Amino acid sequence: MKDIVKIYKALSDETRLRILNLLHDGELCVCHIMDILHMGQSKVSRHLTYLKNAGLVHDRRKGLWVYYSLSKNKSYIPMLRCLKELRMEVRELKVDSERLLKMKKAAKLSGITIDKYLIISKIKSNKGKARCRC
Amino acid sequence: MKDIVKIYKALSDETRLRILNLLHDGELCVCHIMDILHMGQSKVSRHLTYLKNAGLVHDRRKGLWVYYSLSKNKSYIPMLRCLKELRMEVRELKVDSERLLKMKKAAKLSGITIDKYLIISKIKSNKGKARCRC
DNA sequence: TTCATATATCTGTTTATGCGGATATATAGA
DNA sequence: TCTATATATCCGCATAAACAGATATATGAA
Repeated sequence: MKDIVKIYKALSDETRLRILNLLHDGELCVCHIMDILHMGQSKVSRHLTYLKNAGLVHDRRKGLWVYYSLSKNKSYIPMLRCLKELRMEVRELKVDSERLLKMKKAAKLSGITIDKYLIISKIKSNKGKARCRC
Repeated sequence: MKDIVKIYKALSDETRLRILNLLHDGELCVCHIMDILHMGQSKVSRHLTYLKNAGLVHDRRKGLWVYYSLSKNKSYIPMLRCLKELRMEVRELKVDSERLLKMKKAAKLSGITIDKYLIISKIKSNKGKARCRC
């Protein structure tokens, strides 16, 4: 029961619902999420930690970046499936998904990964330096 | 989105999950719930109000008693269906459901409604006076 | 080793929420 | 009307959790 409540608590926050919605389409690193949701690093990281503690997501470090993906543990599937059904009904989630899709398409068009695409965008907008370590 | 978060917030509390679980089997009045869950009146009423504000339950007054039932609004069905799937997995919910079923069966065996059964139980245990106003 | 970057965690503040006990309200019987 | 009962709400307190900004940690390049 404690676990169930923990899962519902994890789902009862707008930021976390938006993050989970993005992760339904595959793993993402923290900076992707920050970029798509226009949120600060501290906020995104905090909520990802919350989701990890609830067992809903899994993380994997690769160099400097940490990638998050939905946990495969089947006991959470009912709740996550419910969430997926919401995407088409909830405008905010739809908008986020579309923004992610657009980014993925643009990357594909340039023949690069979404990771590289993000780095290039950052360099262009001067948010990052020219040194790439990914 | 606000509404969705509100619903998940409503689901992220043990007491409220237990109440919703009972209501899956039909409407109940506040005192039934207090009796089955062994909880105080203030607590049960507070959580029912919370559920009502989230739109998950509906109330109907009949005399002194107020009956609560699951809201029929179909937009909540996905989440409530998820919850129903949990009953068989979560021991606490299973126990509650069985206690309710036992009470219903005992009432039926005596050829009375569960409402009357509850009143008689109270009188027997001296928790109520002999005056019945229901 | 030193520095820059990505991420995680800490800090102080604010808000939400849980609780039990007390009180208020609504209804029905005497 | 007065009283008892069922329910709702209020009160004070304790804990959880959200936030932004600051700081700490981990990693990779120079």
